[in-house]
Amino acid sequence: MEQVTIKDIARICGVGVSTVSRAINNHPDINPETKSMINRVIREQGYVPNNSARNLKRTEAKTIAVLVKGMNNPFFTSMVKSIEKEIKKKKYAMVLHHVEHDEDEIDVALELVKEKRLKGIIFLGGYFKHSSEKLGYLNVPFILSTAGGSAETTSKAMYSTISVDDRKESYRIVDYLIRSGHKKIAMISASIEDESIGKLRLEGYKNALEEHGISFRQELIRPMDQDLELYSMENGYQATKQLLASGEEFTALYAISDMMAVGALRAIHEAGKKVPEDYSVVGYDGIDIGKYSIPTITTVNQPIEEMAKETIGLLFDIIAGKKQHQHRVFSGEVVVRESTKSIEK
Amino acid sequence: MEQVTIKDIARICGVGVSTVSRAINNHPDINPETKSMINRVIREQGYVPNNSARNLKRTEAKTIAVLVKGMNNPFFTSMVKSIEKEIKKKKYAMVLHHVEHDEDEIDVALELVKEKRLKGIIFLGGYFKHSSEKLGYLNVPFILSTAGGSAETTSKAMYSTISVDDRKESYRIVDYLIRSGHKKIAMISASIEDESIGKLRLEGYKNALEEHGISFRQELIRPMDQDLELYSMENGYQATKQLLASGEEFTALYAISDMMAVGALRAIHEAGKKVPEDYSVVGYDGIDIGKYSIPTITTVNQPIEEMAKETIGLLFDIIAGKKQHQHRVFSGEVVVRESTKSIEK
DNA sequence: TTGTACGCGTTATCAT
DNA sequence: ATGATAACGCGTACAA
Repeated sequence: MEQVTIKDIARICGVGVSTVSRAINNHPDINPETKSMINRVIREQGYVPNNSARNLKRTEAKTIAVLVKGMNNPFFTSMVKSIEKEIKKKKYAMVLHHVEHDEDEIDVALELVKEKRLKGIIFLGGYFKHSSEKLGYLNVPFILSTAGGSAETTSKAMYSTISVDDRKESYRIVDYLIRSGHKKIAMISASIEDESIGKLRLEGYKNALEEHGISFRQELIRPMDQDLELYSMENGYQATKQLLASGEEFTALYAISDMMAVGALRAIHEAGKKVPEDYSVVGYDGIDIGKYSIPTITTVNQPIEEMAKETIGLLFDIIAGKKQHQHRVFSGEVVVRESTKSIEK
Repeated sequence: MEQVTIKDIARICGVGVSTVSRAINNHPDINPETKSMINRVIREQGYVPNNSARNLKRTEAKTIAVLVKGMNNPFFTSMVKSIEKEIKKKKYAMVLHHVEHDEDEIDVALELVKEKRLKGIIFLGGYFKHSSEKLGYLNVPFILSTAGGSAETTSKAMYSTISVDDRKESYRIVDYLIRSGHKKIAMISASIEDESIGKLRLEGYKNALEEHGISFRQELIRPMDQDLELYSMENGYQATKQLLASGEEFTALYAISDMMAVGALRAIHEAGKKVPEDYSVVGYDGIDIGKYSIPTITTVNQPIEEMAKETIGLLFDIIAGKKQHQHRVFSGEVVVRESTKSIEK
C-alpha cells in the first residue's frame, strides 16, 4: 500500500511540494522546464493526487451536483445529459448522484456540499416536503427541477423550481381524449397514498372529466402495483390486463407514464384487441419509446431541453447573484400519434 | 459560510473532539449519556461530518465502486441494481460512477481509490485495452464485468472477468436464424472501427454464415451511425430504413442490441411490411422492452442476475484472500419470441 | 521562480 | 470513559 504522494514526487524531483502543486494545477509562475520535468516524474511514478485532500483544502471548486431520485427513469437520463452539456459549457464540473427512494435527498446533498465544496445543486425528481429548517442548512443555491414539490409557501424563497404543472398537463391529455369523443376513460394511476405527481395527475384527470360533465368512476382507476418497479412497462402491462379482465367498459386508457403505456399496448394486443381501433391509449412524458412503439403513442411531451437550459441558466444567475430564486412553470404539449382516434359521439 | 465542524460541537458540548468522533462513529467505549447528549447537539446545530476529511484520515472503508461506461444502456441499469443488492447484503457501501465514452475508466478508478479508500472495483462495460503497467497502479482487486475485453494474456492475472462470449452468443442467434431457413441475413452492426463487442458480434455472425456455407456479403451489413446515440432505437430505425431503401434483399435482420431491434421494427412497419411475415428480426441483450414490443423480440438473453451475483461474490472472495483472480464466461440463451419465423428452404 | 510551513476537518494513538 | 495530539495529503501565504 505504498501510495505515492506529492511529497514523494517533490523529493524525487528535488524540488519543493509547492512547485509540484503548481505544476499539477497549471499555475502561471513556474519554469516550463521544471514543469515538464515534474510531469514526467508524475507519469513515471503513476502518481494520482488525492481528491479528498484537495477538497479539504480547496476553498471553492467550480462544481455542481445533480441529484437524481431513482435511476430507472429514462426521462431523467435525457434531462441529465442536457444539463451536463450546459454545465460543461460554463467550464464547471458536474457530479451526478443517484438517490434511493428511501434516502433523504437533503441529507445526501448536505454531505456532498461539505465534501465537494459545491457551488450549486440540482434536484431531479423526488417529492420534497422537507422542513424549511433543514433546507436552511443547505447554504448553496439549489433548484428543484421537474419534481412535483408540494406548494409549501414558507420555504419558497429558499430555492427555485423548474417544473411543469402536472395537474394541468394531465388535464390537457384527458381533455384531448374527451374532445375526441371518449367518455369512458380508464386510468393507470399511482398508488392511493401517492402525494406527489401521481396525485396531481389524478386530479388533472378528475378536473377534465368534471369540466365536461362526465362523472368520475373509481372502477376505471387502476393504481400501479407497489411491488413492481414503479412506472414500468411491467406495471402498465399488469394493470391493463386486470382492467381488461374486470370487464369494465372503456374506450380510452390513460397511463401516467409512457413506459406503462407500452405495457398497456401489449396487454391489449394479447387480449386480441387493437389500438386505436378498439381502445385509444395515451401516455405521459414524451420519451423516445413512444416514437418507435407500434403503434406510436400519443402523449404529453415535456420540453426537456428547454427546462434543462433554464435550470442551469437560472442556477448560474443565482450563483452570480444576478437573480433571486424563482419558480418557473413550463407547458407541456399533447403530441398526437397513432395510438388514439376520435370516436363518434 | 460558517460551517460547523467537529470542534464546534466539542466546544459546545464541553468535551474533546475525540469524544465527539466516538459518538459519531459508534465506538464502543463511550458513555451512553454523553453520546446521546452529543447527538442532540449535533442535530441542533445541523452538523454534518466532512467526508473529505474522513476519507483522508480513515485507513480503510468498506466501500466498493461500480464504474459504468455510458449511462444510457438499460442493460446495465438492472445489472447495477442486482450488484447493489448484493453489496448491501455484505454491509458494504457502494459508490456508483458513470464514465463518459471518451474518459479513461482506469484514470477515474485511480482517483476514486485514493479518494475513497476503496476495497474493490467493478467495471461495467467499456473496452479495456490498457497497458498492464497502468493496471498495476490499481492496487485494489477489480473485476471487469460484461465488457468485451480483448484477450491480452499478459495482464490476465491482474484482474478477474465475468462475461459472456460475445462472439459465441452472436453466433448462436445467427445460427438460430439460419436453422430457421434464413440465408439472406442483414445485420445492424457497430462501426467499422469498433474493436470491442461490436467486432466480436460481427465475427460471430460471419462464423455462423461460414459454418453453414453461406457466403458473407458486405452489402447486408449496416454499421450504426456514430453521430446518433449508439445502440439506440433511433440508430436501429435509421439503419433499417436505409437498408430497406437500398433494395438489398434479405429475409432476416439481426440488430446487435434490443433497442436497435425496436427501431428496426418500426422502420419495417413504416415500409408497409410485417414482422415476422416479411422479415424476421432478432436483437441482442434480453432487456425488458423485447418482452413488450409488438411483436415481442427474439433475442439472446444474458443471465444478468447470475452474473451480478457471481461478480460480487468473486470480488469479496478475492478481497478476503480466499480466491485468485479468474475469468468466468457465462452462456447466453436464445429466447424465441414473436419476431421470428421459420421459412421454407 | 522556488521552497517552507501551516492548516483544512477528521480519526487513530496514546496517555490519563 | 475521556482528552490531547499527531498524522492524513494537499494548497497557499509568505519568505527567500
